[in-house]
Amino acid sequence: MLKISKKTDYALMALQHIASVQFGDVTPGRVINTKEIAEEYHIPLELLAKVLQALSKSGLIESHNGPKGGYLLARSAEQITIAQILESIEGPLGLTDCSHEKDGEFCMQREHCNIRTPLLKVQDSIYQLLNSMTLHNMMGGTPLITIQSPSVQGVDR
Amino acid sequence: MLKISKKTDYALMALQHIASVQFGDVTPGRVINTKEIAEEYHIPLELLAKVLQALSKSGLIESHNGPKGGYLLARSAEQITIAQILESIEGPLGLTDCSHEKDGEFCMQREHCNIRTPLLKVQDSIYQLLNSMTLHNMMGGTPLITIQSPSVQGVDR
DNA sequence: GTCTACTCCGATCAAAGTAATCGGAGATCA
DNA sequence: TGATCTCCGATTACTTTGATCGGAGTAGAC
Repeated sequence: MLKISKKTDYALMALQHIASVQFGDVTPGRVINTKEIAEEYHIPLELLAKVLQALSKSGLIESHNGPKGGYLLARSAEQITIAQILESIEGPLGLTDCSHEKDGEFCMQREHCNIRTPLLKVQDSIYQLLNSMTLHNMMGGTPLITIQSPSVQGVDR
Repeated sequence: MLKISKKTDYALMALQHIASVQFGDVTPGRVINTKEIAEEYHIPLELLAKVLQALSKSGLIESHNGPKGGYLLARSAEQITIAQILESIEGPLGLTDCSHEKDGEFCMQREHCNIRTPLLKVQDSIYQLLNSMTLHNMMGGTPLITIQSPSVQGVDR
């Protein structure tokens, strides 16, 4: 399935919203609070709060306490990539467990494994894709983005 | 995380093994049974059986009953892509649930959703990547594959 | 200075998906 | 006919994810 979790969905929606308000034309620089986002997109408030906490902890957004408080992007929308958002919520991304094995851990199949190398290449390619797309790309107008279809070349093609 | 399940791991290993025996130099055309693969790669026998059943059901391999029975690729290794294998085991792949909504189903966030379009593009790109890599590419020699880094272009880049 | 509204954080519970197991039926070949 | 294999459905345990709760700390309003 390769699905991303709902939390990640919520994170993407929230960040997109924050970015579009913060850098929009109507009320630029306005601070956004959790409740506003939750109501706008029909997301459970408490769960969204946890998601925003995680984003804040990993430095993508900064929080402001007290009344009239809320969240702001910690850096510009151009400097926030989808890969960063994903990793903030779901941890290091990888198709396989063996792609981030620590010392001592060991995959039983490892020494006989015939698919590790090609999978790592695919994984790397997906990572580059996610890392080349920024929050800013996701915002605004209709054409949004154009993706060149990536290609994989076999040894004898 | 974007992880693939262990079942899919097993499927990839099994298919790679079958392909390399079936089209290898030592015993070309030999039929491979479940036990052989399970022992070779230390996979639980019963679980692997289920995986192979699924692959057989979706037409990637064909089964031969009785003694000396086992599995063979249903078509050549060049014609089996990673995307097909993944979908056989995990069902239709998609980053988001809303990418394969049936009639009647409905995502609460849908009409306010600001990330649907860009996510579908990313998803499409990943799909093309997985679909362009075949079982044959995964076999054999060391260089295996070369992946051109995919690029995403924003509206104003 | 107190009160209120908000973020922050840890702990917990329920639901869903995945991994693994079991038992038996049917097919093929010796 | 019997042994060996695939096939298939049902079931159990486990891990991850989704969602909820309660309380602590902080900044601004009065």
